[in-house]
Amino acid sequence: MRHKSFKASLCPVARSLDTIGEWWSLLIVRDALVGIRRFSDFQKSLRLAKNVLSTRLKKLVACGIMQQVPASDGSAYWEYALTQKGWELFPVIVALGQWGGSYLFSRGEKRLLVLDKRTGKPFRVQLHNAKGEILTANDLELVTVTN
Amino acid sequence: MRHKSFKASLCPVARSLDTIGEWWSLLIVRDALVGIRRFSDFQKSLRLAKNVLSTRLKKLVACGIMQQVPASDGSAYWEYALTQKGWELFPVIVALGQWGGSYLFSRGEKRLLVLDKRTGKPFRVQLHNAKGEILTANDLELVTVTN
DNA sequence: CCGTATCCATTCCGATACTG
DNA sequence: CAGTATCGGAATGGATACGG
Repeated sequence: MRHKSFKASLCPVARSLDTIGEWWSLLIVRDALVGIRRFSDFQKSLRLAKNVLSTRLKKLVACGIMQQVPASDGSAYWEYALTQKGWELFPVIVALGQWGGSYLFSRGEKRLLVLDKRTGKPFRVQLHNAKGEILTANDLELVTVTN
Repeated sequence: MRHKSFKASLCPVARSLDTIGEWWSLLIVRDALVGIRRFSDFQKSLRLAKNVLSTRLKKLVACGIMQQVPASDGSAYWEYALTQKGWELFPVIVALGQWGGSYLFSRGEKRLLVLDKRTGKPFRVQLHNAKGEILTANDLELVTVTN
């Protein structure tokens, strides 16, 4: 057992990490978000071992984040596309990128950035309450609810 | 080497994961966000081995996400508090929780939820462009910039 | 109460060889 | 190109014992 499972945790954050917290998983999703679909392209982009990529893709498919679709070029292989559940990881990726971009790069270092296609400006991820007001971590309260 | 390091990656997401992608790290931050500060309280909440907690806290302190402060009860020990850098992981946590809450709980299951203290309603994390318009994953474009 | 040190089983990753 | 199979080394996480 690598670590205790969080599958039964009441905390959605813990369950999320249990599902996509493994090394590579979110990076595969990131690549998929920017259009990568083929096995070899993931491998080239991420430079991870093929067996590991294979395992991760299978797991992502199994938990409904990605799906296999017939290759668009007519070849006999699969392509891997995000499902709706996978696309909705976009805010997670952007939040991670925003934080990393702020704190993990030195001046003068190059970095990748995701931009709004139309305006050419960066995305920002922000927290809102139901009224659309922007909130900070000081405004939070923790409760238990039932679905 | 458990996996390749992303420390030198151009991608902020990869660097973020390199920093806080280990098991437990983000859950420790989550606990800290809701007010946990003491070693034993982290341990009780997370039920992880003490040596692992110790290692993680050290690493979080080393990379500037948490800081040790003298215990508020006058005892000889430390408490662990988030730095600004740590607080700014809040959107990451909320995004993960939002996704997990949407997709990883069955009907009737209890789950934890973070609410806006004043309104008692849930937070939401959303993506905006510079004009404040809400965006989706279809609007993205990838570029390289220099700090 | 707050950790550190040690030990062990697990498993995880990367490399490589191989198949269709 | 798209994987699968196998292997060895490394590192991790949990348990536990110990010490301040």
